[in-house]
Amino acid sequence: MTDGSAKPRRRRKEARPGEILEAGLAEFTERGFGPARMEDIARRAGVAKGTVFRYFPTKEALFEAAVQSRLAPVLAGAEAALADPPGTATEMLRALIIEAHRGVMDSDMPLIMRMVLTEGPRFPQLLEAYHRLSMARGQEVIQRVLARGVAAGEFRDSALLRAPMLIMAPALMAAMWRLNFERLDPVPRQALLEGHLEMVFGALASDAPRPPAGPDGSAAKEQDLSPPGSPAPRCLPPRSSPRRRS
Amino acid sequence: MTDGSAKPRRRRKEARPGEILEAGLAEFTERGFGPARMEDIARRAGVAKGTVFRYFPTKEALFEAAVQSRLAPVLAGAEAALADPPGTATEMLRALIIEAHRGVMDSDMPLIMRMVLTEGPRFPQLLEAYHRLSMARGQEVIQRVLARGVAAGEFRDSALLRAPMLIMAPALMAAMWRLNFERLDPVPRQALLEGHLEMVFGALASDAPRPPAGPDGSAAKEQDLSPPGSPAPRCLPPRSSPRRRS
DNA sequence: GGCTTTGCTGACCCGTCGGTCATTAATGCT
DNA sequence: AGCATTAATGACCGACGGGTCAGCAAAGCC
Repeated sequence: MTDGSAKPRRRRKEARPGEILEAGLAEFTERGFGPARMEDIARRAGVAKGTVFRYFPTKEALFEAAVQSRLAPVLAGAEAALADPPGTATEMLRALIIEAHRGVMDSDMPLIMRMVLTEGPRFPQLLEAYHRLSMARGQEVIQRVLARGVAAGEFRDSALLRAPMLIMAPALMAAMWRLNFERLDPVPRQALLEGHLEMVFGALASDAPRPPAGPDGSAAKEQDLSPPGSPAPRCLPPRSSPRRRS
Repeated sequence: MTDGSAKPRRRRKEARPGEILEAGLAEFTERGFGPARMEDIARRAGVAKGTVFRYFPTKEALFEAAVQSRLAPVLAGAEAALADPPGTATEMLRALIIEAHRGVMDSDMPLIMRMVLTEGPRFPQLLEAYHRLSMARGQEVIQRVLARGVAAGEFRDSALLRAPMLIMAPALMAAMWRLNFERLDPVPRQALLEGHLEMVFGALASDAPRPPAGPDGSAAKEQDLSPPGSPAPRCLPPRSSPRRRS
């Protein structure tokens, strides 16, 4: 090592932002927003601490940019899915579900999701972006397929049409479970996918029986989950003395 | 009010821990572990900062104790549910699901859940406790009911038997959705519950049709979600330089 | 009332970390 | 080469907050 090969101190204005974004995302997903340290992010990006602040004014800004950088591709994928491909609605829905399971098990999507849900209260606009790009998008795609299936007589009228999020629920659960309980209690991937398909198509099949009524003979519809006039009680009392939010 | 009602500085060794626990839980659920400040917790409990440390040695200890204090009652509820009540398996499962929705929409259970998932990596033993008391317990109850239904000929053999978490998934999704997206896009409570029941009983009904096969005629079973030999690739590279964990 | 015990207080200590800026040196221009 | 420009550096600053402790006063005892 005649020359200082360790720290050549290169100037690469173009490449920096991307590298820092990536390093930031890695630290944030590993530690969460609070515990992640700017200096670690800098080191991971192969850069000094001050350099990070040249490209992103604050830690918050870096966080939002990092998450957004992973949200953008989702939009592209969703757009593709929105274009109606050939095939029956049943085939499409089946493919959609299988694809969702693959995404949940093989990509870092759950990490992004957890981070957004975790830091949601602190970054409302990020929550909004995530909702728009992932959740609403997913619901829209599903709804489109369902409508098509109903029109074609493949699916019957079902409450699922009014709550498409139900169709995403098992994938979301798989994501959360994998992130938190995998080592205690592994996700039964095959059974999960099979059961997911059974549930969805069991509910949608035009020749399926209606779900059972309650013991009193009332349908689920009449179940009074929450009386219209009474909002759910607050879970915990509001703070007594308001303080500054950082 | 002859005595100094403003700051009497009472000594109440018995009542303190509970009050501090409650105050801590409130602050932690509102702000998360990191941002919550010990001094705020103390003020909320009507006590000086130092007093908190008399009962709990560290912030971490308080956090764990606070969450545990809410986990304990869950166990009691689960025990009750485990005792087989009368009625058909169908009725029981239906009641279980309706009860789950009520719990998710009306209690602070989702807040506890979010906190555990959020701080999971930092508090592995809390994750384990939550898994044991809530998730595993829920699965056990469901599995018991399913087994009973199968034995009675009410339910057919289904992949749900091998992935009972599927039956909890919609409630979990409702919880997360409500916590994060309620104001952007309210949870359709009625449709959610109805759809949930349709899905579950659609999959379990002994006279329901089998789910559709793929375009190539293969059943879901053959779908190769993840080749046995290849573990899912790491989502992000591990940290290069290990640092202390607080 | 006088003394002891001890629950309780809050000013203080100090490590940590987001953010700054004077300095350094790589690059571009002539 | 010499100069100007500016990306990059890392020592430094200041706020913040977890945790401490010497002292205070309420309860108990005589």
